[in-house]
Formats: sequence, C-alpha cells, structure tokens
Amino acid sequence: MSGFRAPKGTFDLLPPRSAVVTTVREGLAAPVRRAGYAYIETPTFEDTGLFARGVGESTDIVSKEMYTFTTRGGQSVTLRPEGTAGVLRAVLEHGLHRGALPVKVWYSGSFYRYERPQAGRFRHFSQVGAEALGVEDPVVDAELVVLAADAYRDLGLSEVRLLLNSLGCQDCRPAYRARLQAFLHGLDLDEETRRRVDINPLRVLDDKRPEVQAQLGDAPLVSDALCAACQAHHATVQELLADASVAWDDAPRLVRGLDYYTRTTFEFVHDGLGAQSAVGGGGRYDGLSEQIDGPPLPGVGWALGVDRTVLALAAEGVAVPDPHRVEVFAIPLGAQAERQLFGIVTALRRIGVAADIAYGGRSVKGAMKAADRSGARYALVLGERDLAAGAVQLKNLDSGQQWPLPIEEAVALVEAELTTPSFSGTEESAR
RNA sequence: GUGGGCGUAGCUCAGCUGGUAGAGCAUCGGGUUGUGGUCCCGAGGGUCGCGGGUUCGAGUCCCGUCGCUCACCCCA
Repeated sequence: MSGFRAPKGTFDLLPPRSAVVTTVREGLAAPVRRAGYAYIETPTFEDTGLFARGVGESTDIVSKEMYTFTTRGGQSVTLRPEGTAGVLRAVLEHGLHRGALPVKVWYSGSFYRYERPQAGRFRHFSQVGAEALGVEDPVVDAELVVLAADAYRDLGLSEVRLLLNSLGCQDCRPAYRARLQAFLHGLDLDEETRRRVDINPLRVLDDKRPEVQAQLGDAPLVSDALCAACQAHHATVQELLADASVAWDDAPRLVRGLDYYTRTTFEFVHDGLGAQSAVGGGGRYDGLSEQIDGPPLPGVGWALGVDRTVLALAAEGVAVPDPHRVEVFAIPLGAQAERQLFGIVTALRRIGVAADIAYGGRSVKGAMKAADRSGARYALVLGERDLAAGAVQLKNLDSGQQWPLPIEEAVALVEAELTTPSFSGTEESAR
C-alpha cells in the first residue's frame, strides 16, 4: 500500500460490495420515483449559516459535528450534514414553491458529520432522501412513510420497525415545552444535559442513558399535549398507514436530533446494526422555511441511510443480486482471433449484450477461469482451427456443451440464443 | 471529547517460557498440442503499523506514537 490512507471515518467502496450499494441506492429510491417525485441535486457544501439556522444551533450536529471551513474569499462554508436544508434552500432560491404544489423531489448523495466512527456511523456517509413541500395535508406524511416502508420491504428486509410520534406545532408545543422543562428541572442530571433542558428540552426525552431514562417515567408526553388540529393530523396519518398495512410502534419519546421537526416524526430502526439502530428517519418541518428567511412553506421528508441499509441486509442474510454481470465472455487464442473477437464483442455491446473478453494472450485455462468468474452464461472461443473453418465456438458454461457458429452470423446468433435458448445442451458437442 | 479491544502475505489468521517468518483462501502457472467450476503440483507476494528501549538475539518483553475497531454521547 502507499503511504496514503482513506481519511478517518471514510471508506472505499470496492467490488463486489459496491454492486450491493448501487442496488440498495436504486432500491431505496424506486418507490418515490414511482410516486411522482423528481430528482434534485444540490451542492455538497453550503453557507454555514444555512445549517446553523436550518438544522438548529442547539443540535449536536451544529455544535460539534460540522465540517466547516473558510473559502479563499473569506466565506464560511460547511459540508452538508443532512439534505433537507439544502433542498429547501434550492427550492426557495429558484421559486419552485411559486409553481405547482407540492414540490416533490428526491435525492441521493454523500453527507458529512465530524464524529467518532463506529459500526454503521461514518464521517462520510450516503443517504437517499425525499421531500414534499407546500402541502399540509397529512396524506403526504403518510405517503412518504409508506414509500419508505415499501422500499425496505422491496429490498427484502423484514425486520425493520417503524417508530411514530407527533411533536405538535407552534400552537401547542410552547405550553408543553414549558411543562416539560419544569419537570426536567427537578431531576438529577449532569451539566450538559441541564443545559440541554434550557435549549431543547424535548431532546432530553430521547436520551438513551439508563440513568436518565430511569428518571423520565413520569415525564409529560407530547402526545397528551397536542392541540385539536395536531391530534386530527396525527390520527389521519395513523389511519392511512393502517389502511396501507404499514405497522408502527407509537414512540411518544421519539424526538430526533434536528430542531426543525413539527407534528409527524418517525424513525425506521433495525436491531442488526450494532449500537446504531436507525436506518432511516424523517418528519414534518412546517416552520423550517421561515427559519431560513423563506415564506411559510410546510414540508415533510425523510432520509434513508444507504450504508446502514446495507448492514441491515447483511444482518438478515438477504442476498442482493448483481444485475451488472456480463452474459458473454470471449476467449481468443492468438492475435488474429483476438482481433476477430474484439469486433464481435464490440458489436454485441452495441446491441445491448453485456460482454467481456480475456486480454493479453493468457492461457486457455486461465481465460476459461476468468470466463467462469465473470458470471457469463456463455463463452465464445476462437482459435486457429476455428478461423480456418470460419466458425466461432459458443460454449454454454452451465452445461459445458459447445457449438460452432459461422463467424459472420455470430453476433445475431448469440443475441438470439440469449433471448430464446435453442442449444439445449443435449446435443453432442461439435468440437 | 471519553473508555475497551486489535495491528504478522491481497483477505482471514497461527506463531508456546524471546532463538533463521507460517497456514488456509485468493492470484498466476503447470498437470490436459485449444476449454472453467472438483482434484493434484508449483510459483510470486512480508520494512511482523512506526519509533525507541531491554537483550548475544525481539513478531514475542517495556515505553511512546500512529492507525483500525467497538462502545458512550448523538445520529443515517
């Protein structure tokens, strides 16, 4: 190895695992693409202020996990720690919210948080996200939750659980917050947590330390403090999820780490990842637009962790097929044959047949091994004798049977064979 | 930021109370004048993370350092 290594908390995505990741990305995005969400791409870094105000000053993300640096021009920018703030900024900047509502978009990309890495947690990670802006209708909340649940199910995961909660709105949250603060002030908490009580008391509920949880038994719950409108909203979301046969657990303590959530919040968890259990999560963020100087613009969204979904699949032992293997592998014996087969392989590729070829005059045995490893169903073998006979050998790698094909018709015959196999493998090999 | 575990071949690891660096898998080649998946044979591949110390002698013991990893906090 060279002296350089991948930076702490990052990892290289290498074959064959990279094929799994590609498939997972596509799988996580497939349901939203079928539901009218359009692709959006925003910069990997943004003005630091966007995250400070959008994600929230009181969050751990902003207070200690941001990759922030100053540009040559003196501007402070930050590698995005999450996707919603950038998407909302782009929508507002370009006035998409002045057009047809809701604005429904999805994205896929890399995100960055300066944390100590551990199982399932990296400084550079990958997620697929979706946002629906401009509609307060609880149907959108339910739609997104259902689409995420479908994504996990379609990938073959059966042990993902959905946690659901409502955090209330600007009308009912302040009173609840005050009650909660009063309760929390009476507890025996460490200094950092006491500070959190003052800044963002709801997040104390989400503390997973047993000594903290033990004291929270009598804590007032948001679910008991919701106003009529929030209660109705939450009830509708629940009815729609039930109608869609999506199961959930009520999680009255679920708060999540970002400040902007209102009303519906949810998290998808999996127990096979080590200490990190969330594979995806999201919620409604009706006040976020105003926080970044935009007009009132309700929104809901989620982000699903690609790396963690891969871990979940591994934990459940779900095999992910690699759709990108080749179908035909060419084995040339000699320079003349190599030239001929290169032409045939190129022609096959141009008509959409995935094909590969052995290079550099390696031994037939070695080339056959390469063909075997490639996953191809067929090998094309061409040597001196075949050239003299004007034929190329088509070998079925499953049955081991082999037939000569006229070189000029090889491309068309191979294509036909792939769609409707006619060489059954019961004929005699024609070597 | 705090704590535990681990650094030996591309990968997974063995290496005893200090005494000439090993295995399996993988790779490449041969066994078969032009045929893979099984089998047999062979080959290449290592500053034992790095630096210092103890010793006649350190992969092994001691100190430091870097890296990886798991966990806490928090989150995807």
